[in-house]
Amino acid sequence: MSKSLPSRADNYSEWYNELVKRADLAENSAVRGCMIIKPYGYSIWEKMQRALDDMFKETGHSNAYFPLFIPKSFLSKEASHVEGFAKECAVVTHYRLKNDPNGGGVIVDPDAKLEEELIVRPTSETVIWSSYKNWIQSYRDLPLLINQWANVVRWEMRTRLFLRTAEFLWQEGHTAHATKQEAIEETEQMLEVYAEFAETFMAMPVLKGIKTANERFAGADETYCIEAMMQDGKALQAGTSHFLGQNFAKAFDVKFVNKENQLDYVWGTSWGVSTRLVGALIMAHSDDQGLVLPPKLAPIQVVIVPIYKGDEQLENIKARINPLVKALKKRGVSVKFDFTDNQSPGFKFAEYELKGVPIRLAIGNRDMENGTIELARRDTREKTSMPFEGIEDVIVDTLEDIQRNIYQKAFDFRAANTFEVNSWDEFTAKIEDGGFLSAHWDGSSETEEKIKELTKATIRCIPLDAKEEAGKCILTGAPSSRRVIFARAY
RNA sequence: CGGGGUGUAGCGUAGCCCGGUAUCGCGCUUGGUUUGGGACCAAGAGGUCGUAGGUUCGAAUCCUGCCACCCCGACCA
Repeated sequence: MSKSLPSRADNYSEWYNELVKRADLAENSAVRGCMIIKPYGYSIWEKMQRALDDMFKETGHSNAYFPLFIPKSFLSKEASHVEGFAKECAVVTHYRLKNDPNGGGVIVDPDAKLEEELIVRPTSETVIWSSYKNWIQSYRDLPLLINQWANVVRWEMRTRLFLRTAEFLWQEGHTAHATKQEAIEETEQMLEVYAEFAETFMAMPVLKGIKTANERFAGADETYCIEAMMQDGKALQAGTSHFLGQNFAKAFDVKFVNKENQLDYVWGTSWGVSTRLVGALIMAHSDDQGLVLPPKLAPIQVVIVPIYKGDEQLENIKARINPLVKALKKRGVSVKFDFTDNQSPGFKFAEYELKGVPIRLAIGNRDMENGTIELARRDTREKTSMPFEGIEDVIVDTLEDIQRNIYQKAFDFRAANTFEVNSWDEFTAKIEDGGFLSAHWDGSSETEEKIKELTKATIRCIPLDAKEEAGKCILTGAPSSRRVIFARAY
């Protein structure tokens, strides 16, 4: 194994794949397309979960759990929903194995065929709405605000660790409301929650917008999304929030009596983010030395590496460092004091850089004599010798500064790679370099398809803050009233 | 599903054309010396050469089937 990563400039996707493996985040499993999330990778996901879960609770949602299996008949109740997912479903057909009479292990017992096949959930709208039918009778039962943390399976042709896997972990919120207005507000609120999470915790600026009809969730009336820009200029959909209208209520016959004693279908939303966010996090900030993690999501925020000769020096260093570790933990900073002697300090430096630990402190005999400590920050890779006295405050401030700095860096990168284009020539030339292209579009699915076919660029979203502006579609020249964002996407 | 490629120790590989029981590096174990940017020395352990069959005195090597994976395309909320 060579010591350094492939560089982003040489081969971005190889850099990504290698980084995921080397940083010990995840690996491929024996099952095609399914990944094993290793402890370090999982701890990042856990940090994400905790922050998101708090935000969901804060906005009034409760967690629940629905089954992994969906009766086949459920899936077909909402026509466009089944159409959207049918091609990528894993199906359970039998419930028993038996010994192979010809030897050679076990075989599926043909006598154990299920009456009705079960689909491994690709998303849970259908099971959940079939329960909501029983849960909702009156406007007093509404709104119903449920979230679940679960795994889902979508049999993708081509997979990549975290970004697109056949099985992935996610949360899916499913809410029911008495009015259309309230459901739309919920959809928008959750988009806002996602955007805030992405920007404050992941330090990743996102574009909020609405999907075109082509890109809309199967079964939704409107799909809202947050789109982020990766360092290669490609777009990544980081989260979606769907206004389901009354589609699932009608498909599953979920009615309620309103205040005026009239029977009506409820209005629904669903919204989700997945382990894909871990992939987004990696691609948004990391560099050729390895991961760069935002302090708010880093499993280890500070690592302390002692440099010593002999037990006596180590004991002296421990005596100085242990109180610092204690004090930092008390302030909510996660610290690792790595005094193992299996590896040289140089090895540890490289290792913790690869793993994206935001701050590294090094302390050796020289520092012990001078009353100093060396602080290295991962984002800028700057090393500074500092007085040991007062280092605790410096660390806390620096963590905040790193969080700010990597957000700003990502923000500036996106700004530098977002362009307004006004002609087809300009569009086709510019799209080759990646980035977001803000351009006019005539609003038709045919044009959108055509552009995708010609350039591989898709409409990522119609930004929520898009200004009214008269213009001409870059492909057809037909009139348009606002710009949309095009990009090549993951 | 089309086109191309690859399967050899935990990982990365040499050997294959031209058949003689497998090379090197990393990692691992033990001991010692080291430690301010991926330490060094010594001694070790570790292999159904993807799989099934065929050719042969003899197969990692040649032939055939199968399987898996990777890349390109198709596909992808």
